[in-house]
Amino acid sequence: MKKTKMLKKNYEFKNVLSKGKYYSGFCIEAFIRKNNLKNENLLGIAIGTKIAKATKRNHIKRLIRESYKNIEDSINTGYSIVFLWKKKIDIKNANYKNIKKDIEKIFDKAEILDEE
RNA sequence: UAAGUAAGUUAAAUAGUCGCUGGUAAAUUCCGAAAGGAAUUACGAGAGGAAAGUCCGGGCUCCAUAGAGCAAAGAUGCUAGAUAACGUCUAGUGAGGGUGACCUUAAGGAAAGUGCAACAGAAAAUAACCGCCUAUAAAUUAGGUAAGGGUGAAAAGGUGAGGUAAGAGCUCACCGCCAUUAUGGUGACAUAAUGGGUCAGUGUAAACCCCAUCUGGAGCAACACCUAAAUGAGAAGAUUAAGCCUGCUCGGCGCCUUCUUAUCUGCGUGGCUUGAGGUAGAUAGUGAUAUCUAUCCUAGAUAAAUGACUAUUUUAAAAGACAGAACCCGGCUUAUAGAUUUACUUAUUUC
RNA sequence: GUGCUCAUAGCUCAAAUGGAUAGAGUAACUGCCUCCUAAGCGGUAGAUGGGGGUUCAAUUCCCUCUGGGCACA
Repeated sequence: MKKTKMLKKNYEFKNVLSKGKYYSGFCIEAFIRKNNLKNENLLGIAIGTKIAKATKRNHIKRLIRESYKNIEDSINTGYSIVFLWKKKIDIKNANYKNIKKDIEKIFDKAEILDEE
């Protein structure tokens, strides 16, 4: 298994957020952009401080990462992806199932999924 | 049984599958001359009572020399003790609250000095407006007085009796206040006795201030090391080889290479977890706590690790209360569902 | 991590050494004027961010909590 590589720098996030394409699910937004690395996907998760306090933000991050790992093998490589939480939606909706559905929807729309 | 008071405990558990962080391994594979590095496998670890707020105190590091004194600025402020230290804690004292168990309390000095006390009121600090009384007099003047009235948050000890022209600590009794002495206590202070009517300087220091005690500054993004690149400064060398000021020389700017040093940006490593440590017991102490003995090693990340799914049990509810370590400790403050233990108080009923 | 600063009417700003009833503009509602509207004139309405303390009295002084903003490394 590979590790999932994360976006780290501030300018990388800004790149993706400003130039990437926007997709939205029920409670998650995503920006997706093509990457220079051909064999790897980069994942970034950003959740604002105004949405919740640290424990709940960590919880949402973990849920997103977990559900991304389950899908990761079936995605075409060469993209960098940033997930955001929608501000208008309560934190109580943050289940594993909701997030998993959302991520599947988003990749469906973006047509990244490997058809094999 | 009901209503309370105080001090605590806990913060779901077990099994399986997938996955994460770092540690160990004379393990396996790959790279490397080596040191070592990477991957796999196995093993056993992996957030809190507040990790939070950043309100105090320390360790540690650097700057600095701060060894001593003065000034400034700031903090604290009943007593004794605990502690590395504290604005914390413990035990008490005084004051206040509660029927009570018990709770609250920044609680030195107002006779060192300064300031302030709006409005109302005669007067807000060396009191006299209306009154009362005496003499003169007749819508007044002079004197005595501080009972009564009124204002105010506060008006110069309170109540009663005597006394007086009217009154007044003017005198007396009781209460309060002040001083001295004695006794008890380490002490704050308490109790008792004696004396004091010059008891006529009211309040405010969380106003300035005085007194006593304490404080050098900055903070792990501190600080140390390594690598690469850029910029500035300095030195040396090379040679006029590109260029400008000029017709030439000197000189200046600038350029090339090397070295030193400084700054900034970015990467990595150390700092980084064995510590004023935890657990149990004994001893000393009312207690905070201290000493001794035994035993244990228990997160160390850096876009940041604890999650997801399934099953079972406990439960009123397992979709969870508040909530995520970031150098480390001691406290304080704030948030917090449910369960539960111990001691005590009051009321009612029954025996 | 450290330090500083602010919070007053729906909005923008005042006020003062602790002293009485906390003001102004604008917005809102309403009356007059007008055939109607605008403009103009008049009127109406506030938990000084929450809680506690000192004081006779607190927006002001002290403590604590909440929220916003700024700076440095």
